[in-house]
Amino acid sequence: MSETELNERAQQLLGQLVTSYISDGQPVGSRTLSKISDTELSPATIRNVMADLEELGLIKAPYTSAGRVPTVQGYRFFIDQLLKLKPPTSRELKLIQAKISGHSNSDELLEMASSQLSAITSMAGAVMIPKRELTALRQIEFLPLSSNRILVILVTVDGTVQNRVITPTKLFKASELVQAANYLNHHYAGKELSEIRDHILSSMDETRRNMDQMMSSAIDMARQVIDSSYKTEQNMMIAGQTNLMGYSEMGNMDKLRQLFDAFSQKQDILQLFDKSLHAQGVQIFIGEESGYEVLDECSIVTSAYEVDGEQIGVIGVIGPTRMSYERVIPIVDVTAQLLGAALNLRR
Amino acid sequence: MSETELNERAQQLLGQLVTSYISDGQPVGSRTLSKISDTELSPATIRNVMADLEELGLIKAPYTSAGRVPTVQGYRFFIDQLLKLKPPTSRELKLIQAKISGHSNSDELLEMASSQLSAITSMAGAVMIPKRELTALRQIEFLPLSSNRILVILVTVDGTVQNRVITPTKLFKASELVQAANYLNHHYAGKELSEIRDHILSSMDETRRNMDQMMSSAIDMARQVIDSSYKTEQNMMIAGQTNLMGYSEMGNMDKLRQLFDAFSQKQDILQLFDKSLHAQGVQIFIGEESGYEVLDECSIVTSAYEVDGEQIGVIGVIGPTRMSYERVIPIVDVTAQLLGAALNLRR
DNA sequence: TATTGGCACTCTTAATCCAGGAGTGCTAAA
DNA sequence: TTTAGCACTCCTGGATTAAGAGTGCCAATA
Repeated sequence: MSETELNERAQQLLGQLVTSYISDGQPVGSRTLSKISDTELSPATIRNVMADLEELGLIKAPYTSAGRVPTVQGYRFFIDQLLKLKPPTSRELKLIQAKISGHSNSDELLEMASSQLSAITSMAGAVMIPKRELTALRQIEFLPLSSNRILVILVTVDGTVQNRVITPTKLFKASELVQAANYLNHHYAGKELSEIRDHILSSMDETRRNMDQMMSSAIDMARQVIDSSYKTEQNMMIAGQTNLMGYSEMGNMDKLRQLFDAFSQKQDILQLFDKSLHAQGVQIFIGEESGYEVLDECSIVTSAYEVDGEQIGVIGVIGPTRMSYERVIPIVDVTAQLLGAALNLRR
Repeated sequence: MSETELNERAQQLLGQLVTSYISDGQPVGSRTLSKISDTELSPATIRNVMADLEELGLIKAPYTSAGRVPTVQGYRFFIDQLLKLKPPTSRELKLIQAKISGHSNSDELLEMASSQLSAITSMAGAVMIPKRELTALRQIEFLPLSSNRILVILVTVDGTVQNRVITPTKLFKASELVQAANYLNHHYAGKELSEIRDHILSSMDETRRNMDQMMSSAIDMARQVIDSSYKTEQNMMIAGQTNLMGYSEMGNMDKLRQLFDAFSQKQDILQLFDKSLHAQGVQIFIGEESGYEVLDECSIVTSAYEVDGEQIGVIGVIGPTRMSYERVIPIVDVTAQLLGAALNLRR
């Protein structure tokens, strides 16, 4: 058995080892594995197999003579080759459905998805907020706040409202603001934000020569708001962080603190989620695979959700490496689908 | 020395004991106290005094023969009678000033105040978001989203924008919505939200008889939005929670989890902050004084901030009982003042 | 040739013990 | 009233130990 191939039996034992470790959290030894396993093998035989698995880097012993624990590669093999997914129970489905439907505001919708993910899995749930550029403009309004400050309100077709105070270079009369808003609404309503932005940028010279300075300056304000909407677009919400405090493998306070800090920074998690934005189906990052040191004792299960046939955001769950993948993966999957469907209705 | 009065010397020693415990976190014994103290007293004498202080319930020994630690009553006496406040350093002042000025949006302002409090004190910072009812309406707008859903946008004089989707009982034409908005803006712009709400409610019968049904229904929408703004009004933001993970007295993961849960619920903390809304100056809740079990190893230092002569919100910090009150109290105090001043400018 | 029992060995864990130290309360002396 | 002395308590950290779990290897077995 010196080949690098894994025969049937070894695979089966690996699967049982991982399953056992996931459910108990204890390193599993040859004796227990022999009891669990259907195959009637003696501990001694199993020891041989385990030695092979260790040599292949799929499992390792935390110390000289404890049982074995899956390595990242071990989890990876388990998930890719051995895992039998367990569809969500109808009770779980109902919970998700109930929370997701009946919320008109799309931000609320996302929040519900996230908190529901965390509640069902007992881990941390997260959603990446959709890229705004992919949503179309419904209406833009200018409201004067004071002589030199203007509140710009941007309503998109998905019902979200963004607002921003701008200090324009030029002073506007109230009537000019109405006029500018009318112009912009007339020309751009129904167009996607990215499209509008591109158009504004490209039409700089050409069209503006034919415009009075007032209008040109108004268009510039619109661009500013869309740009700032780009910047804040990439955001996320995380729910149920405290669930992670219940896991013994998160006992290290320092490490946990760094993790929580990463949650409030959002930066890194966001980048990670972004990788799943254009991927098909459920993505899984096990331990170090994520590439972020704070996450190296966690696994992240993500899935993009799509609206109008386009993947516009990502949801996911963050928990200890030792999580019940068979349950979590389908839950994330179905939640992404339901969320996408719900968002579609709001268009 | 069996009287219940505290003589000068005992008070001084209590003060030094508390100070020492706050800075070191170690129970302080007669020997160390004798060294620290200016008064040239032998440990034996100090032991007698400490015995008295213990009898009065101001200090206690964590176990039979360790040093003494202040009780809640001890801290209370210390803060009320002995504490010499340390004004913020000019560096700290500058930090607060810098963060608070230069943020137009009042929500951003609050967030900055909270995060700055947490950064300077290395504890958790919190702000209660102002009661909206106390701010005046600038403008209201209705935007049709679909045939039966209307987006209502409420702009208040402080520059905040609230929006809400409403499903009205009656179908409106676009022109009717404009008409309704004009009416409301004309009658109510500049009035406080609470006033508007009261007026709408009281004028129910009287005025409406003279209105067409359309307008009456529009006014009803306005009321709905103001009402919902009331509900969400009582909210808060908390920054720097993870700072608390650095304190050894927060080592108990279960307890800490409950605390963090309380932070995300916000419920309890909010109620506590609310108590300070109508109080003068800085309020301090030591340990169990707060009345919430999760907070019984924490102290909370709060101060209301005022806009236009009225106290509309509360800021504060949450940290271990053993905190540097002499530093924290002035910092909270001055931040509240600066925040109030900054908000005043935005009116 | 693959499987198994046996066995010595390693390493963790929990319990126990022990010495040192810190601090107290009390008593008697200054 | 203050202080020194002293016996006593209790925590802490380190060392030791026994039990237990599990391994790797070897020789016997089917």
